[in-house]
Parts: sequence; C-alpha cells; structure tokens
Amino acid sequence: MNTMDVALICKALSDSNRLQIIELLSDGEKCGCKLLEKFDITQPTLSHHMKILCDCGLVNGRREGKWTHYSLNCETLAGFKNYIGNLSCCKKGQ
Amino acid sequence: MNTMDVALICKALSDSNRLQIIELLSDGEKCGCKLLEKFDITQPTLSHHMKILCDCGLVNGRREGKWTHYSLNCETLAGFKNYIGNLSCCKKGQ
DNA sequence: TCTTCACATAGGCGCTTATCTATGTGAAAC
DNA sequence: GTTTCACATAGATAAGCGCCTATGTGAAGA
Repeated sequence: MNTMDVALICKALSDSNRLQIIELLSDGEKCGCKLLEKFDITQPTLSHHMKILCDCGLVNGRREGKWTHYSLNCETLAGFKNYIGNLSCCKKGQ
Repeated sequence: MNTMDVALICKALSDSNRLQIIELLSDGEKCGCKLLEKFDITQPTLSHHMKILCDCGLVNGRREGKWTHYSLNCETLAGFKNYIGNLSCCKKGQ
C-alpha cells in the first residue's frame, strides 16, 4: 500500500459521519437502511458516503435482493493499519 | 481520543504532501527548510500544510533562532494509532 | 401490471481547500 | 542600521466536498 492509497483512505475517513460508519461496520456487516437509521442525513447522502468508502477499497458492498450489505474489507483495512502502525514519533533506529 | 479528533487527523493526512511530511518526520525531527527541499511546492504552501498538521495535534513546532523544527507528537500519534488499530474487519466478539 | 421498497444517480448550492503571488516578521549576519 | 534568511500571513482563484431535492433503477409483493 503506497502513500496515495493511504491518503485516499484518510480522505474517506476525514468525515465524521464516514468514520462512524466504519466504527459501526467494525462491529459487523450492516445493510444501508440500518446504517441510515443511525444518522441524521438523507438516503442519497448516505449513498454518497458509501460510494466514497467503497471506492477507496475500505468497504465492500454485497447486493442481496433489495438490500445492499456493507462490510469492511479485511485486506485494505489490514494494509492501512499496518501503514499507520509503522509511523513512529521516535528518532531513527528506535 | 474521540471520533471528531480522529476525523480531524485523517483530514490532515488526506493530502499526499502532508502524509509524506509525516513519513519524513517519522524518521526524526526536521526543520521547515529541510522539508521544503523534498517537495515541489512553494514555502507558503508548506507553511499552510504545517499549520494544519500542528493544529490537529499530530506535529509539534519548536522555534530555534531563525529555524522551526518540526516533529511528531508522540501522544497524539499513539492515540491515533490505537484508534485505527482497534478497527476490525471481523464480526463482533472475534 | 402496478405499487412499494432499497438504493443509486443527477444536478445544484454554499462552503472549504490547495495552491499561488505579494508582503509581513523576527532573528541573525554584516 | 541594513541586509539576509526562515517562516508566517493576506488575499485571490480554481477545484473539491457535503448536503440537499428530484428522479432513475431493479427487485419483491399485491
């Protein structure tokens, strides 16, 4: 995962609504209508946010009948966590 | 560290120039002029980016004579790493 | 078939952002 | 004191973003 990928994910997480969506999905897969209940935004706005989260690779959408079930993408999340985890406030070699 | 704090840090990291600055600072403290050499931007633009990084608490600025030395804020970085590290792609309880 | 439901897309609006040039500031050097 | 250097601030501009309303789409139900 390179710098551009990480910057894109950070941009996706830079909105507090989207960050809360990620927190909710961290608890397990959820459909759009379930997510919508948690926020004071319209359905098209949620759809807009979900597109951004999916486009950066952090979220997967699974269509099942009328519903779309969203969940975190393990691989992307792992790559992102690895990148952030490797940042250090200490000097070189420490 | 709450959701708003994390969203603000993510916004700061959503620009690839700023993310590269963080990478450079992860290697140790550096002055502004040294950082400027690494990027194809003007000095006021770098100053703008450093203000954003400092405002979110991720970077400290230390004035010494004419120079300002920038370094990562250990406490903020630790809190951010902890938050990201706690995200999970697995279902509840796993 | 016609409606209903869950979601996506289109288009617009107000605000924010990344960048620049021009200029200010404060410390060091001469 | 005057210049030089490192950095900050001001103001402008073009692009992007979050939100909305209106509308389209595709699947399920009556």
